Amino acid sequence: MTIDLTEAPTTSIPDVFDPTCSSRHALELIASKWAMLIISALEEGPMRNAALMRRLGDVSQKMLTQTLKELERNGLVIREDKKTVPPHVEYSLSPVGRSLSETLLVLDRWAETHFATLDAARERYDAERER
Amino acid sequence: MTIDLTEAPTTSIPDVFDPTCSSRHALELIASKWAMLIISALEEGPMRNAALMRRLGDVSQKMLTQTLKELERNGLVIREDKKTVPPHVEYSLSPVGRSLSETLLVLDRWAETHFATLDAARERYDAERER
DNA sequence: CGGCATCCCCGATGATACTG
DNA sequence: CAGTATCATCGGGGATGCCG
Repeated sequence: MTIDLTEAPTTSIPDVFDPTCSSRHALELIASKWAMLIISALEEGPMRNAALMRRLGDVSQKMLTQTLKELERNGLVIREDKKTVPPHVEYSLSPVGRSLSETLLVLDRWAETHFATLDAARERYDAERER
Repeated sequence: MTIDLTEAPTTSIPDVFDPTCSSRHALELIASKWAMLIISALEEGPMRNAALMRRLGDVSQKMLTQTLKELERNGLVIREDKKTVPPHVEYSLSPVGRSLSETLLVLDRWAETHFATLDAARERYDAERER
């Protein structure tokens, strides 16, 4: 007999601050450079391997495949192999993935809005120390 | 003569997908296991080192200090050393940090809401392969 | 109490070349 | 075109001990 996490006891409220709660795992999945960007990219619509590489700009083939696989494993991304030759594989967001992408887009916009502030702060901080 | 990024040319729109845009840097700053949690934690109010350790549960002293320093460097976190003995150092969110924490809390809630779905997908995925 | 310094290890990430 | 395999590396991250 095994414990089915999908109907885990509600004895404790899901809490990302609880290291044993698998919501932490969900968070760490996102807390990866490429995962965030890939999901954001796929929000624009289904994409193929090559298209994703171009969109992300500087991801290696290896990391792209690896991250996509991990996202697919967790049900955030759907992989569709059209089984043609030459190969044609399309990646798209699952419903859960789409619910996540909305939040991530807010994050993207935050970064695009405030990066200058961060840059300035960093410069000030560094200048202050190296004296 | 150096280039001042704080008034960088507006020839291009800030784009997280542009590897050369420092908004990418901002994003990667967040894309770290502890940075996200620390900022979320500080949203609850100023905290001391020990309190943060307790709140996060399983962070090492080293990573906590290190991440806090990085966040301070980028102007997201404010470090106030009360210069007493024994030491009393308080960390709090800067205005920019607070603007970020709002988004991150949405992310936290997303994780706490959907982690079961991810768990289930992962289990299915793994079961399907090891046959 | 906070936190720096040091040692050390492993996994994340990348570059390159090869395959169906 | 998509993906795997292999090798090399670099830095994240933990453990420990010392300091103001």
